[in-house]
Amino acid sequence: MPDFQLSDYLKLDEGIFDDADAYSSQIMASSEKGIAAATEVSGATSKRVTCKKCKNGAGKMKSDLGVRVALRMKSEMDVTDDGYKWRKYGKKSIKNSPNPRNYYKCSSGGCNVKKRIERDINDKGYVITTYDGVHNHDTPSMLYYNQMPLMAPNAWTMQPSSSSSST
DNA sequence: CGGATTTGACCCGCGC
DNA sequence: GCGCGGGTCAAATCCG
Repeated sequence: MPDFQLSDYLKLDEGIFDDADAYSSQIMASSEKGIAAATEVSGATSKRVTCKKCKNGAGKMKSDLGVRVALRMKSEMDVTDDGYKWRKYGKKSIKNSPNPRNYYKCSSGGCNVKKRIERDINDKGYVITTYDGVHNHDTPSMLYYNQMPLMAPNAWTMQPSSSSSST
């Protein structure tokens, strides 16, 4: 597994995180609370209606799944596996990007989280992983992170302290 | 055999 | 009304 680092953090949801300037590892810890509150999302288990709600939640889609976060990780491979199990359910070529966009969905039970992976158009070698929603279950590798109770289950990339020795 | 993956088709909103 | 763009699902296929 290459050294994917959180190079940039894009916040697509401007409602959960009020501290827009507090973009740091703590954001995750804090976000978890927001996520937990947003975890009330349940009902998206429909089939084709997904597209329906798509337009329905055009202005409030954020509240649909709960949280939407985009992270840009340095990876030229699709090692974007954060410990969860994702099932690729679609591929789409984006006009704005010469690279295809991959759509993944959490294959865990009761988990309707979606992940969108797109290669960066400006920084090839980087991939923009956009997470839609939040996992309502523990990470399959949750036990692996059991050593960091302070860290949220989705704090995979949040380790700025470790990269401090890079310089 | 089971599960996951792949590619195309379909759908829907928007713009022109 | 049609075309475009984006997103999702579905059937077939392949791999383990």
